[in-house]
Amino acid sequence: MSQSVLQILTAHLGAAFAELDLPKDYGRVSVSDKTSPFQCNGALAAAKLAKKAPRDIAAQVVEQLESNKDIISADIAGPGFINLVPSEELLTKRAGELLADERVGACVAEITEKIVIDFGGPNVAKPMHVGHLRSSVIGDCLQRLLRFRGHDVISDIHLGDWGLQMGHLITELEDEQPDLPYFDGDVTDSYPEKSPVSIDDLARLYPQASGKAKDDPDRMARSRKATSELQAGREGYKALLEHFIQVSIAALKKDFSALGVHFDLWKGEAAVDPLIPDMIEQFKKDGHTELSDGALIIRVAEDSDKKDLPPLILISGAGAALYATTDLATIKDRRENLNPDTILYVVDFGQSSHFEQVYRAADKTGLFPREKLEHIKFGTVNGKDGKRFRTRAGGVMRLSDLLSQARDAATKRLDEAGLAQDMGAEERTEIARKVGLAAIKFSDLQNVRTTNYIFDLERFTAFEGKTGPYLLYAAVRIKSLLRKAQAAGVNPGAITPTHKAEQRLVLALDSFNRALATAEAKRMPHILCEHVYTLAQAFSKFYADCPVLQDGVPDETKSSRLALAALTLKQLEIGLELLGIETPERM
RNA sequence: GCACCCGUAGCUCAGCUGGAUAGAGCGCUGCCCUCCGAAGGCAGAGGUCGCGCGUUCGAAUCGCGCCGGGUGCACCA
Repeated sequence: MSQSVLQILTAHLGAAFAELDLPKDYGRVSVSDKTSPFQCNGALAAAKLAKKAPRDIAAQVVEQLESNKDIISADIAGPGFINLVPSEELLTKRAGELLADERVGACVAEITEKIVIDFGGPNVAKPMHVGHLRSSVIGDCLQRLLRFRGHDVISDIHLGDWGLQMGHLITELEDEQPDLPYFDGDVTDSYPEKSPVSIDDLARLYPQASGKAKDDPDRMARSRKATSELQAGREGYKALLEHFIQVSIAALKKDFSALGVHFDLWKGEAAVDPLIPDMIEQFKKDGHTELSDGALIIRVAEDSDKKDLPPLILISGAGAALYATTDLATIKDRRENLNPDTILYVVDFGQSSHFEQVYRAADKTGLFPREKLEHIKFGTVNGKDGKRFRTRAGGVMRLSDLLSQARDAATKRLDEAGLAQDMGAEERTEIARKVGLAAIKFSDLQNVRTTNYIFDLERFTAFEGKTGPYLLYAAVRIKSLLRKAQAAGVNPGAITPTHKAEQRLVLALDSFNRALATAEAKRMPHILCEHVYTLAQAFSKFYADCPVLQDGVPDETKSSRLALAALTLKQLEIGLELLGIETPERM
């Protein structure tokens, strides 16, 4: 792919600095929101090295650019800023290149890798709530983005289906239905095919059990015992676990499908349990482990640490494998079966030190290089009080409730606007679904990943301003325009951006690749959100200022503007798809 | 106590490797549909960038110290 306007200008400015025997790095051009679309501040930085006044350097640089056909004006402002305006010819040329490109300017990454991305991470016992939204939506956006950038991506939901929570479920179920064959030690096979529990049962049993165990040591001891028996291979418990997992997966698939989120692998912690004994044997043999207070640990603290990082516990004093153990086994599994270059974990930042322990242990034991394991951390979803989000009842809001509320709000909006009267019920429902989802996903993704944010249902389901529906609205208006153009027999042609709003739109389109590359490098979806929003804004301005099909518009202008609109739609739809947002035909 | 993250307009948030009068959205005050979809566009009011030192020609951005909020600190996941 050829160069963006920004890159071309940077090359010109770099050359100009080089002519003055100054490093060409000073020619770096940046976008400006001031009087001109671009600026270069290199003259100020170069002043010390050149031992000249910044304005003098700027003047000499500008002199170099006088006959440059790509730059229509280069003005010095303030202490030595160089304001740059690209020529119409350059914009025309660039618009033509974008028009001819299937990916509307988006390149493939220079180095492509095989990347495993671990996100979602729901527990089998707990229904999805709003807290799962971030990992799911961010993870999904990243998998789409990384694929689009040319990487070989494998997504894995990494179910929480192992450990103490299973012990809780088993023992709590035993209290409720003690006659089930799973609890009879003498029965070792031919268990019922049908699960003794539904997803609602699981959702009830787990909090019930953990609540009891919290202030009842004996109850906790029973759960621990069941956990270790399960891990030791007790048949009845294993059969129960299998039911729990299958019931949960069926429910989760509904939730994730409603969210539009896909996973390549539906593996969980239980799946890697068989790898643990050999893995630990190897660790022991290589001298990485030691016994401490009855637990088998790996020390991961380093001298350079500012704080004391506790050791990673492989086997608890009670003989159970823990969270970190299965995470290590999962790395081993992935290395042996998938052999990825990098593994990404999209998990909230509360688990930073856990991952630090796991990554160090993986590195120390030779399982996986530390720098290729990345914790893509994100902040918590808080309520208006700044604390972790809770519903008025004190519980967490179910994800399915959030989705239906957004859909209802979208339906209401559709009715109010008096739009879509002529549509069938089916299309209306579908539009409401897409609009509601767009609202939710965009409001989540536009936040900087690493910070907490305040969850406000009203804002999550808002349709005006910087929202998902605003983006869809822009796309839908273009689609409508294209339909009208086709009916009128107007065809798209070469783009000649003469109007200011057209030029702004071309420049917005031209910054797509940069946004994608930055979003990828930082694993930050909000950067893509910013781009798509800026693009939609530039289009809305263009749409208001530049009539396309109206009477009195010259044919060539019609064709040019139509092509520009179509090009915008193409990039908008790619961008939205990368965010995991579907675009309706109308709304 | 120690470590990490955060503190920008009334509210919710952007601000890229330091650069000019700090930007959006919501809310508020005015405009703009005989004209391609007003879920839109335009204009306006609104900010000691938590506080203080320091580095620099230049700091919301970098360093240090406070204050305030969140999170985590060995056998839960």
